[in-house]
Amino acid sequence: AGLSDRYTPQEVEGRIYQFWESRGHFNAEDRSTKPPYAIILPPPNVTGFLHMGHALDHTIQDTLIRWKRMSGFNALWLPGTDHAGIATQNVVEKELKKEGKTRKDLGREKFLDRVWEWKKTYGDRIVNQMKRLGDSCDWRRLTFTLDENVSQAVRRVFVQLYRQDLIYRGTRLVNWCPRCETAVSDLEVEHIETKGHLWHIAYPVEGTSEKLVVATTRPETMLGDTAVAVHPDDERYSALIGKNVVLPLLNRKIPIIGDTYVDREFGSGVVKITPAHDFNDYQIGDRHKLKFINILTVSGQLNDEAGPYKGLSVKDARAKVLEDLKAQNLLVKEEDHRHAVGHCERCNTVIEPFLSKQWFVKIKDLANPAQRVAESGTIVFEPESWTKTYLHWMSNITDWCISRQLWWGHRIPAWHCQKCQTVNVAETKPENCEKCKSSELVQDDDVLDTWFSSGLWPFSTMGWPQETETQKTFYPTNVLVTGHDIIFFWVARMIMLGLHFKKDVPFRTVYLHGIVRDAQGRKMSKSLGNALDPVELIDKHGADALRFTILCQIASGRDMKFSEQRLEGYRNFMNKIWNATRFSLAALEDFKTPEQGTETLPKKSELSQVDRWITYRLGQVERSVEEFLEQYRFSDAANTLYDFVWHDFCDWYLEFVKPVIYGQPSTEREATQLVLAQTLNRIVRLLHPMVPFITEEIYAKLPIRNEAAIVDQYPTVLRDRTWLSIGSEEAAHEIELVKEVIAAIRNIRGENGIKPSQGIKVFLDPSDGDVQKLLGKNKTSIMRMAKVDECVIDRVESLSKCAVTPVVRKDSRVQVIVPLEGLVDIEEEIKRLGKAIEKNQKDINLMTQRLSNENFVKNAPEDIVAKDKEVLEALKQKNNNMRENLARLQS
RNA sequence: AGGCGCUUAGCUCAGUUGGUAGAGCGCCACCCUUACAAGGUGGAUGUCGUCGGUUCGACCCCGGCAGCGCCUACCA
Repeated sequence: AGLSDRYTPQEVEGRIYQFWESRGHFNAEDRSTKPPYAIILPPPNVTGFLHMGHALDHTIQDTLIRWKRMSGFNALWLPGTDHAGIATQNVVEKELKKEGKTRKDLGREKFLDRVWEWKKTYGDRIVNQMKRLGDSCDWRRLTFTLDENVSQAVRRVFVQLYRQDLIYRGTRLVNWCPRCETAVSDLEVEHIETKGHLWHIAYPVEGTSEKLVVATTRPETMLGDTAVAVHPDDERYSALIGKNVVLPLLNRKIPIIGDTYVDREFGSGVVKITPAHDFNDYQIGDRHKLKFINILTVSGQLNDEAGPYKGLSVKDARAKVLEDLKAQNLLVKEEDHRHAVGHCERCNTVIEPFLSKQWFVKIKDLANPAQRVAESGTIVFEPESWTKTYLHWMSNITDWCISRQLWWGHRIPAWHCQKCQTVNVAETKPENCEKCKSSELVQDDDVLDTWFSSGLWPFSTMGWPQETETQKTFYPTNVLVTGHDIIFFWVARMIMLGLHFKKDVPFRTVYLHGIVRDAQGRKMSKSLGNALDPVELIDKHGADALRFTILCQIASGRDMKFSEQRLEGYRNFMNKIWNATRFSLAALEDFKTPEQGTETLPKKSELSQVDRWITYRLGQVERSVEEFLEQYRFSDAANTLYDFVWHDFCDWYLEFVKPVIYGQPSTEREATQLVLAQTLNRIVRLLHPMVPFITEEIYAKLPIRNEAAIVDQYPTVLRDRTWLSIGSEEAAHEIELVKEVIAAIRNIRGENGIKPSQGIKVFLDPSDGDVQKLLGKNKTSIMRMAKVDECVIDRVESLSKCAVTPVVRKDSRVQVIVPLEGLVDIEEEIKRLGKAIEKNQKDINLMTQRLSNENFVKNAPEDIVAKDKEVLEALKQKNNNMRENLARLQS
């Protein structure tokens, strides 16, 4: 029908996507008689670009959504994009830096204009890239995390949590990025194993000549020391508790305290305590009511408290401190030391524990219910092993620092009274201070952690805090698909906040996938230069090939290695589908579209065994695919279809059918045409959720079809039972026998080096009349597919100088006999037979050994023993045949 | 330090109630056969990480060890 012999996705994909979109096929309805199915898209960063991680994430979701849509669900895939606070701010700051400016040069307002400008420029890009992948989102509902309705939800949540005493403000030690000049959460700190040093410093004990030696990896922090600690039971030092040491360099008197936190075995057993710059020391400082001396500025320089070191960077201060200590002979020892140093996840700057006033979510009360839903199975993790990780984190969770000293994000809805310092928390700016009624109110400068708004995503995108039909219909959603790297950042917080504000889980299943790595297993990164661009791959090979490659390679939750070579393999599969269609359409040129469409059955009497075989196989495939998809076993589903289409449908069915198609018109031919058309129709539908573009393109050309593949029904054994009823297991066995006969002839040809151009004569010696009839019916196919010139189906007496391969299947047996006289060197055939006998003998030995084991016969289940006996008999018979023939060849 | 995962063909991985080890890609040989050379046919390839246990029987179940990876973590 004028199709090109190569599938060219470039000509197809844009058009098809527009077709779907313009027909509204992606849209889900708030009110529908269909059962709901919903997935919330993890919103990509609006300034980012589509990467392989998205390709993986989205392919899974789109496959699920399309599958459910075709299965009769009111399927909603709700898309959105994320403002990604710190990440985006950093990108724009980098941009400014090129102009030699900082965000401070512009000021808050101007800087935010710049970010919005950036968002406008790059915002649509990610959406367009998603469309290139084929994402069938309901774009009418596209939401940005800074949209007004989301902001409203954010403010409502903040205020309510505050009123419920679940949000508080306090001065705490937090992780501070001196470059971003903001607090970050524990999760945003990346611990990198670093080669450092452990310096041993002597602190003179006041009024004695004694010195206590402390060890530290960060000597500059000594400027903020407010105590040294020893273990209270440590005989070496316990007497000193209560006395003071003189802090070198600053000559400050600080107490010696006892605390069981100290490990007597480590170093000298004495620890310097810097409550304002170390998380452990902070706790000790708290316990012992020590002074908290902050020695750093927000940008990580030393401040007034550092005396002579004021103004130095941490790095410079460290060097200077060490130099000065050395000069005073107080640096006792310096040793190499490997330890994990916290780095800012966004800009890789070393994180400093820093004392500052921040907003926190009191997390325990939120975490408990979130823990219970995972324990009870209300939320199921897939793979299941993540449940444990999640629960472990939940039970060790600490309060969440939600304020960021950034400009890009949701401004904290708190107003500080300039007169009485009261903090007024409200959804909108209050007129007057709630305490002193002053109107001098200034909004808090900070913005919220990006993940705060992300945590509300499942319901904020559905119109919350308003009551909406969307929520009634689609909340809780069915499945969340995301990478396991954000299980704590995002998944956990959605569960906590969803339970708290919606009184129900946000989703029932969490499907966690790994990350996409390069062919060598390295993480893809811009700096390594090994990052593949999915859009480029789509340009080159098509979205379907990319999607199918991903689906085939998903190994339950594990990282995946991706290579373009592999992709080309699956692109070839797309081409295979295309060409099978091309052939089929040509074969169906004179086919009359039946009125009952997919329900039209052929007359049983006109059906060939091949037709009943392929339909039987189709039924098996439909069953497997459904099971696999239900279990999120995407690679099994994809591979099942790959095998069926390529190996059953293309390699065998289409070849079997050719003689019929090319033959004279007949009712049998019509029946075969119907089966061909019906099978192709189902293949297209089965594949559609995975490879939507090519299947939609093909669908439009099918003689049997409905409106569009995307909204047609997904075939399952239940829904498709009428059609599948013509399949037959009996026929399947017969065809398998014929296939084996053909394979046997091909093997003889191949192994003996008989060229394809060389015609041969074949005798098929059947064990009984049924087999003879069966072979007769398939004679044309056998001759075609094995390249046989002459085929005799009959008893054969003389077997001299012949290659003989016995084919045994159930009760049916066929001797495949190829006379070799004058064709080949008999030696070759002797070699081939020898090889076959050897293999067969090995199997016989194994089986004999097992069956002669009394214990096996006694203990193994009867059916296993019986089956093995059968197998052994068949093997032996085959062996005899082959040996006889070998003897004849050698005589 | 704790937790989790992995180790099967050259590479990537299947192998779900324990019953003669599989696929794709790659490789070798032969073929431009009228859907497809992005194709067809045939072929080669494994002490299933290691040691032990359970069992008639172990890639599969149990334990030890080794190697790799990931996550969590306050040892100065």
